[in-house]
Amino acid sequence: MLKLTRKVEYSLIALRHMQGKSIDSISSTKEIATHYNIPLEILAKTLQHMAKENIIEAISGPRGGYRIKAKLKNINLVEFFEKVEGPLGLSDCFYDANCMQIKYCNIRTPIQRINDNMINMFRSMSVKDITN
Amino acid sequence: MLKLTRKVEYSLIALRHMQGKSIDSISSTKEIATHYNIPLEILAKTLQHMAKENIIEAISGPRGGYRIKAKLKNINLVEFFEKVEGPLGLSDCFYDANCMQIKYCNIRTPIQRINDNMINMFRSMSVKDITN
DNA sequence: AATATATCCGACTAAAATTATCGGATATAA
DNA sequence: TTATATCCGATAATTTTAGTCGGATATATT
Repeated sequence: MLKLTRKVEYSLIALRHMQGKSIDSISSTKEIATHYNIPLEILAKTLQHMAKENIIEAISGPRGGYRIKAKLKNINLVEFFEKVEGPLGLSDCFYDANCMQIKYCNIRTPIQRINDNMINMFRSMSVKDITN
Repeated sequence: MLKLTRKVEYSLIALRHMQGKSIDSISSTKEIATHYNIPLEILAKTLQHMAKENIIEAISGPRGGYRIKAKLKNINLVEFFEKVEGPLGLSDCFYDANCMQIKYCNIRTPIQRINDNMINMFRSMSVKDITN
C-alpha cells in the first residue's frame, strides 16, 4: 500500500530525462525505454498520455519523439499524479461515496485528516523539484 | 495508488470501537463485524494478526473476544502500518533492492525525499490520534 | 460432562488493480 | 517510396488485495 505506480515512475523518469537535455531537443520512446530499461509499449502509452495532458508534446514521423511543453515548475505533485493516475485519496470514500461502511464508519474523519496532510505535502512540491 | 488497505482500515475501525468502551470491556469479532458491516472472517484474521503483534489481546471461549493491550499513544502510524501491512515505501526499492531499473534510475533520490516526508508525517501521528 | 460460543489458523478462491503485449493505423523526414 | 516514429483500442498476464472454507482449540455456562 501507499506506493506510486509504474506509470507515475516512468513518467517522472522520462521527464527528468528530457529536462536534462537542451530545451528543443527531442527524445524518442525507444531512446528512453532502452536507456532506462522500461518496456517500450508501456512507456509509449505513458508518453502519449502525458502528451494528451499537455505536459509534453509529440512530434511524429522519423526523428520524431517528445519534448517538454508545460512549465514543470507550475505543476504541483497532486496535479501531476491526478493527470497521470486519476483521483488521489487514502480511501476511495474521499472521491467516491460508494462504500458499504460509510454509514457506520467511525474512522472517516480521522483518516481525512491524514489524507489532508498528505495532499498538502504533495501540493507543496512541483514536478520540477523531482526532475531537477 | 497511495491507498490504505482494507486490513489497515478494519484494524483502525476495530481499535476505535474498543477505545470507545470501558478499558476492560471485551469486543467479539461478530459484534464488530456486524456493527460496521465488515466480512466476519476477514475481520477475524485482522484481529488475530493484531493480537500477535500485541496491539490487542485475545480472550477465548464464549463471552470471549478482544481488548486493547498496547498503549496506542506510543504506537506511531509508521509502526502501526508496518505491523499490520509490512514494510512501507513509495517504491519497493526503498526496502528491497531487486529492481531492474535501479542501476540507471534517475529519480530514486528525489522520490526518496518525498518518501521521507511521507514517513515523517506518519511518524508524527500516533494510533491514538486516529482512534480518539 | 456436555454444549454453545468464542478464538485460532492454514489452505484456498475470487476479484480487482496493475502491468505488459499485440495488431494495425497515421504522420513525416529522407 | 520507404523507414521510422507516434497513435490507439483491445486484450492478456501478473500481482496484489480481498474474501471464503474447513476444521482445530479454548472456556464459560448449564
